[in-house]
Amino acid sequence: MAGETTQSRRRSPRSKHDAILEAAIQAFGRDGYEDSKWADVAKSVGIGSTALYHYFESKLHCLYVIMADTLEARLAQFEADTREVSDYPATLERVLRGGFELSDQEVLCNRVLIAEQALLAVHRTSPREEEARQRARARTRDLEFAWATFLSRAMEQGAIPEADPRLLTRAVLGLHNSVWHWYRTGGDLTLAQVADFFVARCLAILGLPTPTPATATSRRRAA
Amino acid sequence: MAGETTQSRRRSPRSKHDAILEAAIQAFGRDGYEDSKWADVAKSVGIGSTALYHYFESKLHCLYVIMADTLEARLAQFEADTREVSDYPATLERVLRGGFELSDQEVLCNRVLIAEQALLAVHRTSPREEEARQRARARTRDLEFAWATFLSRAMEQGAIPEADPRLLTRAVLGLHNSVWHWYRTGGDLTLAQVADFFVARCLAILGLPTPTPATATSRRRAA
DNA sequence: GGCGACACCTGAATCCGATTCAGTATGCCA
DNA sequence: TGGCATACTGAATCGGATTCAGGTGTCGCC
Repeated sequence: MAGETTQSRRRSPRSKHDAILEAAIQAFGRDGYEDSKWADVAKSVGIGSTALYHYFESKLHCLYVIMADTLEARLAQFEADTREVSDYPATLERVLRGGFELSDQEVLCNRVLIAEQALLAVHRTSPREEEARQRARARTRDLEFAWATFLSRAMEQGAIPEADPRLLTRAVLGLHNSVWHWYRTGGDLTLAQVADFFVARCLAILGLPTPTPATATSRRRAA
Repeated sequence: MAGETTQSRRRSPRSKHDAILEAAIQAFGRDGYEDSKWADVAKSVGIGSTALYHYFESKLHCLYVIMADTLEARLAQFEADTREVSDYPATLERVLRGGFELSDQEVLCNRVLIAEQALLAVHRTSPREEEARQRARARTRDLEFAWATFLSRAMEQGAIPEADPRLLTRAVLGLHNSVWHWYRTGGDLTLAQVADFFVARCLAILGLPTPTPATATSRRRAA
């Protein structure tokens, strides 16, 4: 997710950009944004703390980049999972399940995104900081819009009951995201168990019967 | 909610304790914890910033108190709403709806609670700070436990389908809480509209049909 | 085969909020 | 009337993030 995205290309090979991002994800994900020290991120990458400012305008800027990248990846995933739709219920289940098929790193990204989303609300004055914030906000909107559009279409087809698509989107994403508030890799629950449960409940929100209890189609990834 | 709770009794009449709490709720709710300046809270109460330390050990301590008080109120509300149960589905709806019948101040408390819950995770060294943190965590657990117990009982009675009560609790509370991430008083949606929608979806998660579309029983409060 | 630009990095300040310190008023009760 | 708790203050201090003023290596290009 964040860390191997778009801008990685055409960056000098010795650039620590992605290493910093990765270290920051670890730190923010482990201790929370507020409690992690920016200087520690530098240390764990092996540079002095002032060198961080060569890559990011500020600690906050780095956080915004992580969030924006994460959202970008989620959006791309959503679009990939909904490219061709024959069967709406099946596609919905696929998309929802896709939201849980994540590497440990991606789980951390989601935790950071969800835990610190409040920081996206306040306007910033520094340019790159504000730019990254806007990008993250735009992606949030894009993702919500994509969901709402998709759900609208499903309603038109009669695949799910009529409802306000915006609110329904918020409900589904709200439930889905709530997982990252408490889920920890290595806890007593596996991500697969959580996914089974929450996918079913997301479908329930949409007004769909809880489905296919047997074979869960698995795909992609491991980092 | 926080601000008029238990400890208000037996505090000197000229104490600014509750005024600080209230100002902090406004500030943290408006700008987020990180972006609000502790000194501004002092200003808006009309005292110097060092006077804050007469009442709270730190800014964080104050936040924890707000969270713990809020959780305490929610727990009390839950208990009140589930004291006698004749009809599980009706009681569930009542409880869920109760979670939305809040004053503006209480809405802010919930926003703060949800937005900053990540800060509850990290251990603190200062005593009163850690004490308040523990209190908040304990109340969180209490609330989850109360819900899980209640849902278990509902399952026993056959009122709702069998499922892991812990996970089901997390799903219901997760969806319910997600509202405070985006709801703003004075937005285009009224709290009543949001409540109608989200109560229905919470019930759907529980496996209950979406109910009583007509008269929503309203109760209590306005601050 | 030298030079200019730029990516990358550093140690020593600085800045800004939160917090501590050392002490002053005020009320209240014995 | 003096003792003691509560309520408060201005002047430090502290701890992170951030800025400053450079320094080194590498690459492209003449």
